[in-house]
Amino acid sequence: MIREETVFVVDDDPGVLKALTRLLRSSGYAVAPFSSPLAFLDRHDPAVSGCLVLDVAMPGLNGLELQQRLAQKGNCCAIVFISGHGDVPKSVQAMKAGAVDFLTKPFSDVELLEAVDIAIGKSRAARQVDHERKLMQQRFTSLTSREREVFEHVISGQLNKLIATDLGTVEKTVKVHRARVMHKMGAATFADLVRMAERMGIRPARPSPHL
Amino acid sequence: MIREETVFVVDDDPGVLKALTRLLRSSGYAVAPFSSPLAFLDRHDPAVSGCLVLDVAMPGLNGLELQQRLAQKGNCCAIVFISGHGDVPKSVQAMKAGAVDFLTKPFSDVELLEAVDIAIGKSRAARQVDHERKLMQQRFTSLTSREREVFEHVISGQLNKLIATDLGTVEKTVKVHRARVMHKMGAATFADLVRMAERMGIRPARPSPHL
DNA sequence: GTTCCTATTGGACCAAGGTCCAATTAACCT
DNA sequence: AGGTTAATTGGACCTTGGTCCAATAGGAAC
Repeated sequence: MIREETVFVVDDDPGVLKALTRLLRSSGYAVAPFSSPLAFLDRHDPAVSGCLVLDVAMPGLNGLELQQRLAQKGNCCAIVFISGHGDVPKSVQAMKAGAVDFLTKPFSDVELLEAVDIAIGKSRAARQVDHERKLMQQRFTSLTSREREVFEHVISGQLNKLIATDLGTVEKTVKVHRARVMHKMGAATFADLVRMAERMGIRPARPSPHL
Repeated sequence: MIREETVFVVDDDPGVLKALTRLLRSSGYAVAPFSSPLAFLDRHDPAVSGCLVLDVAMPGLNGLELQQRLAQKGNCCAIVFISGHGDVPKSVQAMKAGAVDFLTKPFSDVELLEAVDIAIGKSRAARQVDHERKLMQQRFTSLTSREREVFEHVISGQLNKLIATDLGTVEKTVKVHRARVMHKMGAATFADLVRMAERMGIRPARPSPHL
């Protein structure tokens, strides 16, 4: 069975790193091993999709710190932690920060593979959502400020005439802007435009009372 | 400072239970103490909003099992776990199941209060969303099957004429159903209807290619 | 200065949505 | 059998949205 996503493995213990790499490769994953957190940070390409198997205790930068660094960089790579000495506060911190799992040695091959499988799935889903959101926001920034104003009024369901008075102009002008918004956003229908706004987190100019 | 939400505390150690109750009360929370998980399950009213402070190790039903029970009952009460002997697998399981925090003794008053504060916040937000979703779904069930069909086509942005041919009827009929859907759902505008569908997780009959 | 972009508006016109009144048919419950 | 609800359709009518063509005005860039 062949999969496309890459599993990044970071562990300072060469033996463990090798063993993990072999296990994951034999399960059909593409694996990129790193012997130190800094090496990973240096050479990691955020564009490549995948998940991260990460040792907690490492010299230099520990696993939790690396997790924070990645979060700051907006890299929402799903992480599976592995650790030698279980430490509850560390595990809780990791999970609160969004880790997929936190395994303590000794763990079975199956445990790791299941965790990696879930991580890959989450990573893929997150990447998909992220990609769509970025695409929409890119289109949104191509709107002029006036078009953005019209946009926010339009998705609140107001009639063109009302939008016009709100913006101090006439219905005809609103129609033109509205058409341009639809075109620039790539929305085939009004319903699509509303859904795009929802996913971008754009609030209607006049929120409805019941929502 | 007075707050409205109740903090449910479950701990089999009378001393700890008393101390926690006093601490939380002095911080302005209404507190409902329980000396056993079963007592909590018996007398807990899901309608009362609040969060749960829960000891992990207890006779009869342990904290994690209680968490599972509550999840099955759809009670999404936010949970803060406290435990004597840190156990990484347990803490990870608890966090994966949605716990807000997992504190190990000894913890400071501040730590607990901060965790409870976050839990209360999450509980309130979840309750709000839940309430709106239930209200909408209740309205949705009041629709006839035909109206539901029309609903799913309408929110995909299709023209009434196309919906009619899809459903094997005429435009006029669709208009009538459409108007009834708007009325029954309490949607003031079409945009509201689309947002309602999004939040209820109702997929359009014809998904748009870019969304 | 000329050009490009943005915002604005007018007019004409068609298609589509929404509403009011009215009516028929079938299924289901009492 | 009689009443209720759901589903269906017709017609008339008005409002709105969308589009095409055309034009003006201000600001920024070259």
